Amino acid sequence: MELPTIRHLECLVAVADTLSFRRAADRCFISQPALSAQIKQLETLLGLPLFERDKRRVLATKAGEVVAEKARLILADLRELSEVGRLFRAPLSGVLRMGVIPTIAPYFLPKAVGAIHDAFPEAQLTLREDQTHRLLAGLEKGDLDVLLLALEVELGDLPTLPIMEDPFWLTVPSGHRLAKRRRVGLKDLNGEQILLLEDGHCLRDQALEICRLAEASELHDFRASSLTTLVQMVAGGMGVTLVPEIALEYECSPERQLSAVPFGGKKPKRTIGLVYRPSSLRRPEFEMLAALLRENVGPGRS
Amino acid sequence: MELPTIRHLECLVAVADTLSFRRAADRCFISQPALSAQIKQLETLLGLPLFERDKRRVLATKAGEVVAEKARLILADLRELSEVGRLFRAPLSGVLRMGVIPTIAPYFLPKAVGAIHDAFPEAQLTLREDQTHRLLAGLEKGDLDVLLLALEVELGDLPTLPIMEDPFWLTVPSGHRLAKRRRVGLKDLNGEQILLLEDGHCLRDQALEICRLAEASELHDFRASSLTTLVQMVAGGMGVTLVPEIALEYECSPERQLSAVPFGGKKPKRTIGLVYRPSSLRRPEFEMLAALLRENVGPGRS
DNA sequence: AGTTTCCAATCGCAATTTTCTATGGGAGTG
DNA sequence: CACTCCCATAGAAAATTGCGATTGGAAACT
Repeated sequence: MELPTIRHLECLVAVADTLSFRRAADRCFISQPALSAQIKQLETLLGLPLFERDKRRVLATKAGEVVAEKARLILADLRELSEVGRLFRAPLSGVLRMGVIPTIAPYFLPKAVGAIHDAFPEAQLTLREDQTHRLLAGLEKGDLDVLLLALEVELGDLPTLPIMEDPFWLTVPSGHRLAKRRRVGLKDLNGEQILLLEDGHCLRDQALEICRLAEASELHDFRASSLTTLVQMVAGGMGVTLVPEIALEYECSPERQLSAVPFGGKKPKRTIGLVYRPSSLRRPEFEMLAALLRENVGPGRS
Repeated sequence: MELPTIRHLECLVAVADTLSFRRAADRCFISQPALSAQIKQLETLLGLPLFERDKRRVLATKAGEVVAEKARLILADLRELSEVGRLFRAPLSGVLRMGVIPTIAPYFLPKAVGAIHDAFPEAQLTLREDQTHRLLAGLEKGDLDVLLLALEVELGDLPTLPIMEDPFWLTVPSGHRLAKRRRVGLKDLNGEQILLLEDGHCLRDQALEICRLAEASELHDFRASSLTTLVQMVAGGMGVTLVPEIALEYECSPERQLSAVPFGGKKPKRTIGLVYRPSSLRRPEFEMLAALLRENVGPGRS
């Protein structure tokens, strides 16, 4: 039984991605006939057509799509394997592609990036800011190496490394009935109009859950696209909201007519941590990274 | 960035398995110098030594082990990919390596294998009988394609296809106080000595859990290695046990001085089903297989 | 001690595979 | 109808891979 070669898979994926033999050939840095030959070989090997050449456009067959999908995974694994040398020689050197959610990135990264750069000068950090579900897709596909998320979301069996807990603070307009309180409880939220982020943010889902527990209600038709917008709406008196502690000093300064009040008792919170692929060989690196971040971003609030 | 080739990985795995360049070369059907060259290339590519050649024996370095492990996974994925042609042309033809646990195999397989053979004459079924944890390891490594297990065990995120529920029956010696009952409940077990299988059988763990609920106690120092042994011990009057329904007609015939009584109310049971790798491309086949088994083994008890 | 045996590394040459350039033909485009 | 774009084919060139022969070192046997 003959196995396909790596080049077969590379060519296959290139054609599946570009739907063009010529562009695929360019991407593989080989001539177009060479690529045609590879695809043909692979089709012979598998005993099926992978693409319909329609004299006009190229279309992947069902089998082509399935095989290309699998091939992408294999290639990602292989790339990871080929990086193992760097991992053993110098942990956390080289490119590290990290995905971060928008409700963590602006508050957490300034300190984090600095700490990483100081501790691992060899590391080349590439950041992508996006919502949890898209980051997870990127991680799965191998486009990203590690994610920085709120670990409360459903992660399947992805391994996680918690870094810190991040309690939510209730943020209200300065003149609000709760503005002067030292502590609030969930019951205090009863009847409040709570402003939330737009769909897709995990922070929105967590806050919604808290609303449910507190019997507070969401203010509809007012979904903010960022925490900054959100607190501005609160300052404008449209309602109250929940702000993660790491965002407080940036978003809720008193001069903005805002007061932030911590929760007493059972504090609602999120857990910030790293997420990576279970098959990743870089787990030791990620553990070092998590340890570093735990030390350097925890005691950040005054 | 250069990627390793398939052959690199095959050679690496062969050497890691055999710890001998010569035997590895034989296994790869190439000459020893060719294999040496491959390993050397790979070491250059990764930038680290994978094996310590000790002039006497070959020893894998830490990196070598890690890389070989990953390589095995990649090769397994690749083999799966290369079988996709068969999958698309003729589902369930070719070799299907199935793992089955000992408390299912003898009772379930006779009907199942017949049904599979009738419905898919092209299928070449290879069976391995072993305990759950070893089967899972084999599935993970790619030695097995699909498992037939009791789905109550911890399976991580492995996908499952339930086939049938298999209630437990209480099996007692003919003269036992419960022998003539039409139904028993968990409370009836209170105070009974329950005989169990030896460690490692998932059926043992499930029965133990039931003991716990029923406040029955396990009879120590008497762990049977098979259900057959177990019921013989029951027939000998050493205690009672739980027998899965599918095993009843084989194990608990009345002439053996045994009575089997079903549970009433909330019946303790196990669920028999298929388990496969999440990355498997053969899911459609497994679904067909599960459907077939559901139809053909369910209404089997008289 | 001497000899045999076993193992892996090296070298040069041969076989195979891969890729390239050149070319052809179909199908849209202006 | 000329032009362009695209994929397939063909034959030659280049690269890769593999083999046999050989070397050198370390144990095992005589």
